[in-house]
Amino acid sequence: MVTILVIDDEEDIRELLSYNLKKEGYDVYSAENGEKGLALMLANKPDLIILDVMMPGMDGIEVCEAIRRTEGFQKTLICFLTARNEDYSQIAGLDAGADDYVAKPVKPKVLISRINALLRRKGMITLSNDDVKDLVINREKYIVEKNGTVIHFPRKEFELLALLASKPDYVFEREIILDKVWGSDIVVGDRTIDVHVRKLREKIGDHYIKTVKGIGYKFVEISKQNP
Amino acid sequence: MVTILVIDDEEDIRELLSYNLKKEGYDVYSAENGEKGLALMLANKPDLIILDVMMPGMDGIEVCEAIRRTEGFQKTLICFLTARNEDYSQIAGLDAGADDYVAKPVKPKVLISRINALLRRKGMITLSNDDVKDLVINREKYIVEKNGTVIHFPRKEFELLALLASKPDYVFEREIILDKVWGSDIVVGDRTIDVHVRKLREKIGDHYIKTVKGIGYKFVEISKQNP
DNA sequence: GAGCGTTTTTATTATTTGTTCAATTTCAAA
DNA sequence: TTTGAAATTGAACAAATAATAAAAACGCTC
Repeated sequence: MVTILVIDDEEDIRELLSYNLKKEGYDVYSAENGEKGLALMLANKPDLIILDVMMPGMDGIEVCEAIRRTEGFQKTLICFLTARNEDYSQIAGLDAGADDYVAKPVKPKVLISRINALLRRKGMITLSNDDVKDLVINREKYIVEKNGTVIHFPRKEFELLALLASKPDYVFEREIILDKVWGSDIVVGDRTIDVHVRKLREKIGDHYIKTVKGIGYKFVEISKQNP
Repeated sequence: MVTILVIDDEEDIRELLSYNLKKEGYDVYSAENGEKGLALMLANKPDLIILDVMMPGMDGIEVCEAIRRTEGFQKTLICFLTARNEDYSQIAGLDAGADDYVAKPVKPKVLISRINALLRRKGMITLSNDDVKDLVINREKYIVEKNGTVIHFPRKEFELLALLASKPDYVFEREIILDKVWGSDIVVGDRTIDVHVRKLREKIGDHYIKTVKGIGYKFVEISKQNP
């Protein structure tokens, strides 16, 4: 489960983002001002916070600083929402605390891909199917969630899954897999990869990992599969 | 499907390139500045980005650096558009991130052949018919798309197709084919090639691969065929 | 050093891929 | 137009590769 908190004073925006983020499979909370936002943050420990810069009361910068001062949230992802006319360089300067920003008016698709990119940078790979985050790989927490339930993966299996999922649709050759997961110097039998792949498939289902005979394996998103 | 993003502040250029690239069968998006371009990039994951160097706001270099800093786009192909009077060496120095550049004023035909060359370097061979990319061979994903649908090819067939398609109209002698696809040391019967050619024809249609009796085979683009 | 979870190996089976063979057809040179 | 080398084709066969299950080896922690 990936949780996102939206803090914006405009109800329209909150609605728009909330609707679209939920449709993308995220768990969304929203607040209309900084105080309420901070309270919700403490209560729900979001993975990412979307924060409007221009707000009455505490503005986005202040909220951002408050977040960064809060124990346990120094590294929580923050994405600013900025008005179009604000200077790019000025925003860049404010980056002290934020991880990214998106200019208003916000296009949901743009925001979502930015968010996915941010999460990925943090080691979270999320794959959605319909309106559910079907699979969430969280490198920081070393956890894989499938439809909300946590599945335990031993190290090698986790690394293999994370590698394949890091580039959906791309074929990883067996040699490359060995190199990245096992290390170039380690020598293991050729069946070792297969066995690990089987264990992954047992746990997350057969659909995701596809064999490319003679080459290697690739990870495919369910929604993109053609039968 | 091969996707290209054009980032240029001049509307005329965007129109010109967009029109010509679409006619060539590419899927094209365009933006008038760096910010919008980056947003479109995140949303559409282009295979290649055409980037004007001289732009108000973020210039091409900055955009290029931003692209390279973005997770998942470190290896996306970038082609610069440079003003004629800009110093070659200066541009070359800036090459930090770009894969190629084309001098303005841009001649669509020149640009397109440069782009095809770039894509090819990445293992993507695209053949167009009318204004559709009829056949796309993607080595990274190990797939062949025919009119948008993916066809599966086993290793030898894939290699053979990729070889023939790599030089349309060029006749590959049987000996050369054996050498490149099977390896110089491997010895296989003479009929083996024929059988593989037959399988290719079964899958992509008879038109593409033409027999040159006594010599070998060649790949011809449909649009160039005379009936 | 016993016990447990993890990782690797081994052996077997299943599946896919690649090759050969032989009958038939095509094609270009005579 | 004939003719024979060359190519096509379908089917049978062989080889390569992967899936699977079960067991052995490893490396922790207690």
